[in-house]
Amino acid sequence: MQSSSVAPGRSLRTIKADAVAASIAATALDLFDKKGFDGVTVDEIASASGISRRSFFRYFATKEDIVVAGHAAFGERILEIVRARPQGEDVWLSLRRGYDILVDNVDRDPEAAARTMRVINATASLRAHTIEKHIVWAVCLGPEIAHRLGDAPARRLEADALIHASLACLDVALAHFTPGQDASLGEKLDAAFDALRPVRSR
Amino acid sequence: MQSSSVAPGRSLRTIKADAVAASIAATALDLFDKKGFDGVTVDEIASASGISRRSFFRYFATKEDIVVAGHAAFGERILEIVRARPQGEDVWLSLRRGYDILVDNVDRDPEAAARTMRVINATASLRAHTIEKHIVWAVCLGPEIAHRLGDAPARRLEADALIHASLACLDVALAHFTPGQDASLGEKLDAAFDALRPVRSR
DNA sequence: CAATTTTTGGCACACCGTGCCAATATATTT
DNA sequence: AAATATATTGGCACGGTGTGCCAAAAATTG
Repeated sequence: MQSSSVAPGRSLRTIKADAVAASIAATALDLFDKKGFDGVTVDEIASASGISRRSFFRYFATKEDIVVAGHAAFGERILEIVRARPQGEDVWLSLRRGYDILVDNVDRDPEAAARTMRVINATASLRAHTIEKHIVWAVCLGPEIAHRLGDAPARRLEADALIHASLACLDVALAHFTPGQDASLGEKLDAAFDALRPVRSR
Repeated sequence: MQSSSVAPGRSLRTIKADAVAASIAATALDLFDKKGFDGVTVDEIASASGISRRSFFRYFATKEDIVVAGHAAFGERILEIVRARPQGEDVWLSLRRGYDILVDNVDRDPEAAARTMRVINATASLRAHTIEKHIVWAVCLGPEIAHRLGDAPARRLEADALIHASLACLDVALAHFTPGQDASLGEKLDAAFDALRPVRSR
């Protein structure tokens, strides 16, 4: 297998599978927004997407994953951005810049993002799972931030505190965000970050 | 009904029910610690506790609630403590003092607390539910902290950022805590709070 | 076209959580 | 103490999620 000479990152099949998953997610999100997350069964989503129930669970491990799965990939991208920041920079600012990629993503399609946030905020289990994904990001960021703080073992707790607090700021900014509003998500995020300001920079 | 003249807060039956719930929780926690949260079914817990499956769900709405339900009550108590702090005090410090009640609770029985933390940290859904409960605390604390910040509507986001960041510090301190260790939970929590220090005090 | 591999769909199953109702235990009244 | 009311329990059936297993269909390859 894998006889094709060119394998540019994603294989051909993976691309197709991702497209199908995206399509399922789109129709599911519409249903969630209309009838509430708990008011929609997997059978409903499957038949509305033209696939069987069994096949649905091959694209998404969980019903929650429809909403949350996309988040997982961002962890790596945030880490990349933070890695690219100058070494001496204030860690708090580096983290803030890392989240720019999320801000851009929301700004690219504010209505869709708002709909997703609406669904998430209306369902307790989804809020929890969102934060759970953020914890995965925190684990990703851990070593890099600890390194920037000097790598002393005593600094591990400090690094974790900064990371998790920055994620708390992100969650708060997202919760306070609605698309056609006065302030953009970026500004809200800035305001949250300004409220907390760590003392040390390196 | 309720003919008894003295009704000291909790009715007599409620006390009994709470005791039964505590007993169920104790046996369940033992099982969780041994076989993992997902490796124990509700039927197992019920029969080990000498009750029927149906009755179990009258004491706990969810299997997760065995581990998490106790947390809910702390929200009110934390709020009480924060309310009792002097009005001009640095909000960051007020929040820190609010969590003293949790520190005390852990210090009272570090082994039990450690076991609970072990079970929680080993199970994704439990981590998520723990955070869910913390969000409830945040909602409790919201008005009081906003009030201390001056009640201007613009300060709502700032208040939420402080609250959620402080909860992030709590989570980090708990995650870094193991009973027979060098530093107590209180010291870990202090370290986390010191890493983040908000600029304004009122 | 034929052969292989992947994808799909259809069961059956274990588990969680809930509504309903009859049986049992507990408390209250006479 | 007997009778009545009330609360608790247990059993049953049901809808929902998620998974293992295997055969049918579809796509890929020679």
